Amino acid sequence: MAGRRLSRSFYRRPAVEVAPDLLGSVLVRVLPDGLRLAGRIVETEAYEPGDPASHAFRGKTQRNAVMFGPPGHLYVYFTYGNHWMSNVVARRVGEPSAVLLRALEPLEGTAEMASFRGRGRPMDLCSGPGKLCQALAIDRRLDGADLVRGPAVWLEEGTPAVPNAIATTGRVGVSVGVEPQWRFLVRSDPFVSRGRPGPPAKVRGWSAPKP
DNA sequence: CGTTGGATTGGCT
DNA sequence: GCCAATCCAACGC
Repeated sequence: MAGRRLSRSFYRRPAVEVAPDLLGSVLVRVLPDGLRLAGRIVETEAYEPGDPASHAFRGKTQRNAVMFGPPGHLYVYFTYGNHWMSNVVARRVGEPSAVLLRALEPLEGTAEMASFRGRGRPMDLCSGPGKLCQALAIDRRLDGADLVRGPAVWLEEGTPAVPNAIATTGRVGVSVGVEPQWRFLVRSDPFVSRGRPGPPAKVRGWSAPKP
């Protein structure tokens, strides 16, 4: 069953709404030779306008320019000397906002993913933002790719996570903007990333029981 | 033009 | 659990 692509209007919302709604949808990558790779999104993070943890916080640069453009495009950047990261642009032109794709459950093309990753255990293929880019051959060439109309990468409707299966935590690896609970993950999913040390995930829509 | 540090990972203790 | 690797964009001089 070929899923429907997510529409432009899906992305034209605050990243904090797009990020949890992406859980359960499917990232599809088609290589130049036609090979199809796919995975179900199980972990995301939101970055919003005015957010000190966002690459766009200090204004537009060559690197982050895609974040300032129209929604539904892929923002790909390089960090830590080795790793590409992929994000989905949200909101509107001039409102820099994005959702970092942090982990996938591999669905299609797992043998090729293992080859690109240099390791084969399913949980090691896409369980981190750098890992999933390596597994799906995402790099600078896909920076700015149109997820609604482009041929190489897009998102399809999947089975959305039910609300009380979504947990939230602070974002991983950021030194500012640590307060907001803008990391969203499917609770107890084995394919999520290593994550951050510290307070445990909260279940969305539930409050901790009083001691 | 030199410096700084990063939306991480993999390997080792 | 802890830490080094590794390169480049951003920024200051």
